[in-house]
Amino acid sequence: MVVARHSRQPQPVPAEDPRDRILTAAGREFAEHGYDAATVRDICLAANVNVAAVNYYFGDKRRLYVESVKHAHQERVRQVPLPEWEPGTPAPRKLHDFVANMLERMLGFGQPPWQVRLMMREVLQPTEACRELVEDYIRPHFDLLVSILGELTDKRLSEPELRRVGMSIVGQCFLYRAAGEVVGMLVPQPEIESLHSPAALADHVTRFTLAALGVASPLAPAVAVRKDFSA
Amino acid sequence: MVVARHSRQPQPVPAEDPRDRILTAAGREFAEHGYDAATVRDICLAANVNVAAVNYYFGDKRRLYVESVKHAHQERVRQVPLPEWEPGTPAPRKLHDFVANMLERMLGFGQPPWQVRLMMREVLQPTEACRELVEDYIRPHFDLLVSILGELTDKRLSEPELRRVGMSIVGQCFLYRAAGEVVGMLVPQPEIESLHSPAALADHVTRFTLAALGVASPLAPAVAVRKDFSA
DNA sequence: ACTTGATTGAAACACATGTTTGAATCGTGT
DNA sequence: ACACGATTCAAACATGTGTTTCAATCAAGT
Repeated sequence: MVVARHSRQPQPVPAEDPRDRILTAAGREFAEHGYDAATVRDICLAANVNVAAVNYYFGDKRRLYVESVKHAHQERVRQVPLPEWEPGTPAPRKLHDFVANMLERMLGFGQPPWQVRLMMREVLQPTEACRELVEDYIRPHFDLLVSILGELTDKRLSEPELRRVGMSIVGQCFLYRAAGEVVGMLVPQPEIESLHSPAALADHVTRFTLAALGVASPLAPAVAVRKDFSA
Repeated sequence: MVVARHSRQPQPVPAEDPRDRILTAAGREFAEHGYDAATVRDICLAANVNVAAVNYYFGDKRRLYVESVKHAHQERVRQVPLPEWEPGTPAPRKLHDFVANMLERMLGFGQPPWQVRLMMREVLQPTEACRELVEDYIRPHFDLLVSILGELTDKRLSEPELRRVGMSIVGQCFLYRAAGEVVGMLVPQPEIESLHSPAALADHVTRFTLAALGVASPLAPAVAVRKDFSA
């Protein structure tokens, strides 16, 4: 579509040196519209900079994109550090904190910040910037999750199995981030606000996982099972 | 990027009447490259049709896109009907079949067909074609899943809770479809082939869910719980 | 003040792309 | 054979976009 691109009003980036202005303006535009649909002109307009500047500082659009992704996720790493716990914190508590943290990062505060949206694009449709993103940002988080699960199950599951369970957890959260609009169509609005808020979801995902692992009681204990084991 | 778009070799669509040729060629191109990056010239080249034909039959690119999405998912609905079971099939079996079916549809046969990729784009970044897609294709599947879960838990969970559990199931599958490349970076290759194949995943997701609901035994029964209840 | 290198600015360039045009061609009914 | 509407075609058009150019400007360093 070559049409009305001009209704957009990219909000200008304030001060700092031009290179950084371009970087954050580019991040915002790429996050919002994707690589192809974002235009160098809009980026420069938002950065309050001449079009030639992107060539001067970055060479071309492609390299600007890669740099802006790096810049964004470095920013993000600084903003949201890995959660830490004092020794002795029970593993289920750690899991809940981790899930809540991840959901807050993915969905939190109304609209998630543009950095997250930009990273999400890389996850959904990886480019050359993806590998670095995974190694620096995603893998540490995932490793932490796996270690929590290891602690939780206390050697009773193999590392590969723990990873698979980790994926089950991430997947549950990821759906709401990536397919949020469709979820909103499938679930009545009031239900979204009560049962699918970040906090409520964190409770649900944690509970679901703990129950599946056998660390907490099941969501809907089967009558037969109850009869077998309880008074 | 305005560069080397010409290395692409869109495979030509054979016979039928021109309108259908354009429709499927467009579906393929849109699925592969997305709306913006797909060009009507490439589409027409693949459809073996003059560029003016898209204007003649569809008006413009936008309307062609919408029609191609509809066409694709109608095709898909015809190809992969909802699973059905004869009365008396146990609910856990139904759940497993459903999950296996969904995963097969999402991941199956090496590369999933372009129809699925096109629909996935709508889910991740909805356009006007999305609502129809949800109502005609996604909601029936989701409703079926919820009804299986209802049967499985036998009135012990509310409808909203069932929907939330349904999302947990879909999310687990969805992750592999939407973020497959990142999953591949986080998990060693041989592990992917053994533990994350569609079939193995179907087993895992079903087991995980049944355990969480309390219909099957937990993945890693806690020692304390085992001591309390078993011999 | 002068020089020099870095940076900025307005304009131009090259070309890809959605769209339109108007003539040529085809198919069909008379 | 003719006519007429539907369809196809090559070419052109208008515009958006990444990139380049080159002169103007700025900021030290001497």
